[in-house]
Amino acid sequence: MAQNRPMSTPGLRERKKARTRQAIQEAAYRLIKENGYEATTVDQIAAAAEVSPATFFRYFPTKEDTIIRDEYDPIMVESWRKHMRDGRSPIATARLVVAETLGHISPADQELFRWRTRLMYSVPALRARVWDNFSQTQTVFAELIGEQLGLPANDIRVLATTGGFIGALISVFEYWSDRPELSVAEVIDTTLSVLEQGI
Amino acid sequence: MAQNRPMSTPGLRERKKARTRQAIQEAAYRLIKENGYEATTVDQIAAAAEVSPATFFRYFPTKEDTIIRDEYDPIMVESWRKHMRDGRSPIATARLVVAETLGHISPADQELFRWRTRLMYSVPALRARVWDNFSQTQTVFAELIGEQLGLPANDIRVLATTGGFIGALISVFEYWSDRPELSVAEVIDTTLSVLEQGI
DNA sequence: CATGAATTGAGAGTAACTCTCAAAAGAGAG
DNA sequence: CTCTCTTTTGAGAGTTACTCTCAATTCATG
Repeated sequence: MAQNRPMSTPGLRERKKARTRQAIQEAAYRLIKENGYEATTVDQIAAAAEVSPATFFRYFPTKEDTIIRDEYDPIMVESWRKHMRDGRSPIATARLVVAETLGHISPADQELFRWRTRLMYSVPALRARVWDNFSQTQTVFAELIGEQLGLPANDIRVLATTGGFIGALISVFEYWSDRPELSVAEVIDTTLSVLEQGI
Repeated sequence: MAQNRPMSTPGLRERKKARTRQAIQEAAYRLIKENGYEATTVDQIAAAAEVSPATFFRYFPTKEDTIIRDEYDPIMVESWRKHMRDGRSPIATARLVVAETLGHISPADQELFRWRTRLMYSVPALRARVWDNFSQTQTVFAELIGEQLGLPANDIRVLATTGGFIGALISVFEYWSDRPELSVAEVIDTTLSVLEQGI
């Protein structure tokens, strides 16, 4: 029973795991930046992070996950959950969530985020996972939109709406990833306006 | 110069290629129906079709393509191109295209189509390719919608709109694939109505 | 039928995973 | 501190999708 331990010191074992994970993550970023995604092998990443290939897969289920995974998604979902019953429209809620989360990321992290996003759209293996990645948040959207329309979350009209939402976001993120002069907030703002007034 | 030959008899070589392709396709369908997608190996399919594994890959770039590829997409694109300047709204054009193409497929082919679609949404490797598959038609959508809005096809508002379109279709096809009592036309119809009145 | 071009099979190679098992290392009890 | 119990790790073998090369076969054509 190792449950009763202060949050501040998660124990040596946990700290080591966190360090290993980060070592792998950073090795992946570095090698992929240097040599490209496809030219970088899992074995190389593992070697650079000083773990065995087997251990790599204990931390990242696939090579793709080193690029695809980020900390923003769960934060945005949480923010959405927090605000979805404030009485705002879905569009207004979305605006708020983006401002609250993607709004204040440090410039360095923004750069990293853009690089990762560009990779995601340009490397076939990563591009393949874009829909799945975005659509994991579909359920949360569906809840709110279903409520507002007075329909169950798996009603076809709700699905069409949330699917449309997500599709628009995917397209527009690709647009953003190739245009350094644009901020995420700007792009999402435009998108939401378009969706607001109908297709 | 083997170009000058009547359309009716494409030469032995071409006929043989067509037969080989179909043999592989059918072997793939059969084995995957029997044992499931992941449990079926390319080697098994090749053996069943009586070709070498190398030849399999000469006809299908990946195992996924045996399920994902179909003849409807290019037909729909062609139909879209034919009707897009008839003066109809994008929604009306879409309705027409669906009616004209997916409308009259034989019952047997409809069943096959539904089975393939269900597979595409349930097998991760196939699901991963759904967005890419649908979004190949995004460019054709974008042309018409850009024209109607008086915007270039790569304007962000056009992208948001077409992306929304495609996302809605993806979501709604999954819904359809699990409900044998619904026809494609019905489902698309509902979807288009939703999109028409805005999100 | 002879010659050139396309198609095929065989075989070796690569890279992303998966599984198993034994060694190593932290956690907790006494 | 030491003895267990549990978790984490590395090593190694195995599977599968896919790629490349090369020589043999097969069709097309003059």
